[in-house]
Amino acid sequence: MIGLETRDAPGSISERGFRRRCQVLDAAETCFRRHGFHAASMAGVAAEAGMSVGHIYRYFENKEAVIAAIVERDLTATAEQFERMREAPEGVVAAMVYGLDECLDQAADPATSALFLEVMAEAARNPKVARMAAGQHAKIREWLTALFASGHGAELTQGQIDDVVDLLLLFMTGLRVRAAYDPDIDHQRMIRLLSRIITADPERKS
Amino acid sequence: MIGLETRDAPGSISERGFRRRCQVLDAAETCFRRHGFHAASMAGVAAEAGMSVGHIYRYFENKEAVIAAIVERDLTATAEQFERMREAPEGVVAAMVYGLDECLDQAADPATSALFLEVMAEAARNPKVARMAAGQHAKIREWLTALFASGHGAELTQGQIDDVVDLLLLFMTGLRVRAAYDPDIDHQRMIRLLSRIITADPERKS
DNA sequence: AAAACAAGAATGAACGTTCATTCTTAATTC
DNA sequence: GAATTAAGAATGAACGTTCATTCTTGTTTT
Repeated sequence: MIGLETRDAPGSISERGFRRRCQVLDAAETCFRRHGFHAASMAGVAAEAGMSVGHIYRYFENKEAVIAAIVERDLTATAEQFERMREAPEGVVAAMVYGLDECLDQAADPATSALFLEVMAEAARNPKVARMAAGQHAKIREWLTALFASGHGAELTQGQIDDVVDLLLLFMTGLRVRAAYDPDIDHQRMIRLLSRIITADPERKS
Repeated sequence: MIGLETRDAPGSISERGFRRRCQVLDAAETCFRRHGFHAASMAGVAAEAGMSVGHIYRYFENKEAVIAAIVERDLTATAEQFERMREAPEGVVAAMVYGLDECLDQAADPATSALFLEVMAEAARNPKVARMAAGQHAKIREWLTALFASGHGAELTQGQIDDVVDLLLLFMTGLRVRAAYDPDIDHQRMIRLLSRIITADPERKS
């Protein structure tokens, strides 16, 4: 067998170490999704990662550190998912629906949902995780607000924008929870509800 | 994973035994909220219940049975919470807001939220729990639909009613998740968003 | 006295974590 | 270029702890 791995120069940031770390995290994510943070065992994670138990401790101080890394990865991934709406086509409603369509795919995915719920359950009892979740929430909210403000211009008051953004966030979150027990969410229907939230203006004069 | 078979205690159903059972469940609920289903220990539950470890096994076959009982209790409690809207005052919107105001109190409560998320996380990986959650969901949805149909009469099509009900359910669920990391939810604001969902009719002719 | 109830020590399995050891491979020596 | 050295990568058995569960013993009730 030819060794494809190249040794790292001493002192440099280890490329191999980084990949090994990811390997552990990917395995942990799978195990955590399957059994939850606390029912999953380090032995199981090691088996999934295809390495020995003890070797995990070369890259993570303990199990809690692995969980923390997974939480961070999941939360930042969700925030980035929302920010990808930047590359949306013209028109606010279209942009929203287009971008949120992607988010919907992710939100309605049972596997994604399982990890999300695990993270939120952890947030409910771990103040540090709660603070991270709140940070992610604020980030997404800020970005959505800016998108709406730039799109609708002066048509909507700040209060109205805040309302729509809040409704959107609650909608997406609710969807993630529903995916946990209902894998057959009607995608087209959700898009319709989504656009309804965005377009419905309770104070318009028609 | 949790076995949901309900096992009746052998012999007669004693009043004292029933109270003891509740005592265990109340203690378990507290512990599960604090640590989650799998990180909570039977010793901790026993201490919280003010009884010995081994004695719990007189009323529950094992830890799984305790979890199953808590899951069932939580899910049915939520469904009953919604059904309490039956005693709402006249007028659909008022009835909705009035009834949902109560639900909101519950949904925005961090303690309630913690257990809810635990149950949902379990549903994401345990088909039996998922089926129970889906059943609760269907029950609430059915009831909300009937309430809307009787209130709005022929003003709304069935499709429009379905949309509003779905939005409502997703809203309430999203709120429960948010309570996990944000204990200071603006109640009045949520009421406003709620009534906006209910009243906004995208196809009305005014 | 019998039966049900209660408590907590005992038990074995499983867990997270550590560590002495072996592999692997780049670098060095001859 | 073969042999040797050096060092990090990787292993998995072993450790102490904690867990769910059972067993033994004592107490209360009928």
